[in-house]
Amino acid sequence: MTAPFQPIKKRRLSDDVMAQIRERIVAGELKPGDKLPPERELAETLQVSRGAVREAMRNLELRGLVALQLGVNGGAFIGQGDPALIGDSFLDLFHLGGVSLDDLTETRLWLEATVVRIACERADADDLAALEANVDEAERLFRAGRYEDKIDVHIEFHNILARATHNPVMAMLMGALMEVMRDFAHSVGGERNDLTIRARREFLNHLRARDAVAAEAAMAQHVRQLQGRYRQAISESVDR
Amino acid sequence: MTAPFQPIKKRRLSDDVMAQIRERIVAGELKPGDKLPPERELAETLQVSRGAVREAMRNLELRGLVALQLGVNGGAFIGQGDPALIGDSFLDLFHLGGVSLDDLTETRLWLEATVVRIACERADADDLAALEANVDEAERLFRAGRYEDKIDVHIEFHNILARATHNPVMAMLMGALMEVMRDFAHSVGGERNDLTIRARREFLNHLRARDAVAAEAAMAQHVRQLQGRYRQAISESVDR
DNA sequence: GGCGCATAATGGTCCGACCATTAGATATAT
DNA sequence: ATATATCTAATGGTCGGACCATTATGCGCC
Repeated sequence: MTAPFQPIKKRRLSDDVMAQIRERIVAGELKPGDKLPPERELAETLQVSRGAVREAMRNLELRGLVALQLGVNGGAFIGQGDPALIGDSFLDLFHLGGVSLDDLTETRLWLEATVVRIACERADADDLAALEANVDEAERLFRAGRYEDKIDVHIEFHNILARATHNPVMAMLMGALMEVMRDFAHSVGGERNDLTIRARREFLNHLRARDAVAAEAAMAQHVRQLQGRYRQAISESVDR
Repeated sequence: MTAPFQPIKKRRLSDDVMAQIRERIVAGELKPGDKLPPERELAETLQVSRGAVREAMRNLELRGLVALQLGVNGGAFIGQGDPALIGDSFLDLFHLGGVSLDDLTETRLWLEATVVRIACERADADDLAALEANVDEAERLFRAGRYEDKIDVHIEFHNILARATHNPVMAMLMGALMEVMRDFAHSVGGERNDLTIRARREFLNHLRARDAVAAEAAMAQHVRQLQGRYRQAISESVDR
């Protein structure tokens, strides 16, 4: 029940400073846009060196909690957070071998099914227009032979679709997964055909008709097809 | 087509150092467990001050890419990444007001539906045993009046269930969302009843019967019930 | 052999100085 | 009077060197 001997915690000073500022934010004392005292002043207040304060600031900046600005009237301002960090974390895990592409793709398919279903209910005219514009852009890049750029546009399609759920959290999750897919797709190279574009046109027809079942099936089939291509690329790179 | 005037990029040295090490990791030159040169040596090699190298190391450590160890034979070792960072990012966004509890709960319900469906297919005896043990533990804490500790056990139930999909990525996503729920639940305070426990017993019956539809419905109903309680807590805290 | 101490390598912290950037004040020119 | 250029000061960014804290290893003594 009791934990008799707690291992002595030897926090680093900078972690301590970071925690203090974090507490202020959580407690609501500091709100986005507020300005923190200058490093030199904070160092004196907290009785630590400026280096320790600076280290804390940089760490907070990395997490998107504060934004550091240079020059007079510069300083550390409470930020808005950065949704992209979630994708970065996944990318790191992927690169370090912590997650496999198969697991990633499976989860993505599950999420995508939900996204398609909800988007069928909630997508408005703006969403549909954005999706069509995206496919048009992809076709333009395809005709121009810019296959690498086409990848990013295709990735963005999924993000637009996720935003069509009008739920920012779902959009973030999908965005995070797609960051890994983007990285991988670029490492494999852009497809030199218009299969995706044709699949997208068909998918959009189903979406416009609010036919969730058909849209979901079309999307799943195409993603699985791509996965096959990726698996092949992986096995080839292993052979090397 | 062309971008005539690129805004001059003024990277910080530490960011540059961090990027270099990151590249090595992505390129596969550095693998988990490898040891990086000491700070002093790296500083000389890269022709920057030790402070800059240190800053980069701390940032990499924060992202779970390296682990810093003290003492002789210590140093910076390539790490495994840290799945908990995803949850931290969400928590930060939540605290900064970037995401609302409603959006979070909605996405969680969507994910949970998928999790339940897949868990019904894939959960093995170990998973079921872990889930039952979790509910037993919750009941024990409830009888002991330890309502705050009960929260964490209830949260863990969802994580165990997500792991029963046997897809680590889905488990990470659910874990990230549940971190925010945990934080919020603690700020509201532990429920002083056994509604959740009874709902869990019923849910487990459906799960054991592999009845995805019934299990999903039971889970959704209970989560929605909790959401009502949370909404009430929010409005009360606004009144204050 | 076993215990304890010294040693050295490494990250962690501190200090003080200076550089780079920037908004605003001031001076100068038109 | 307006516009332009310059100076000034505040702030983050970098540096070098010193010292502290931690820890595996080896050495010496028992």
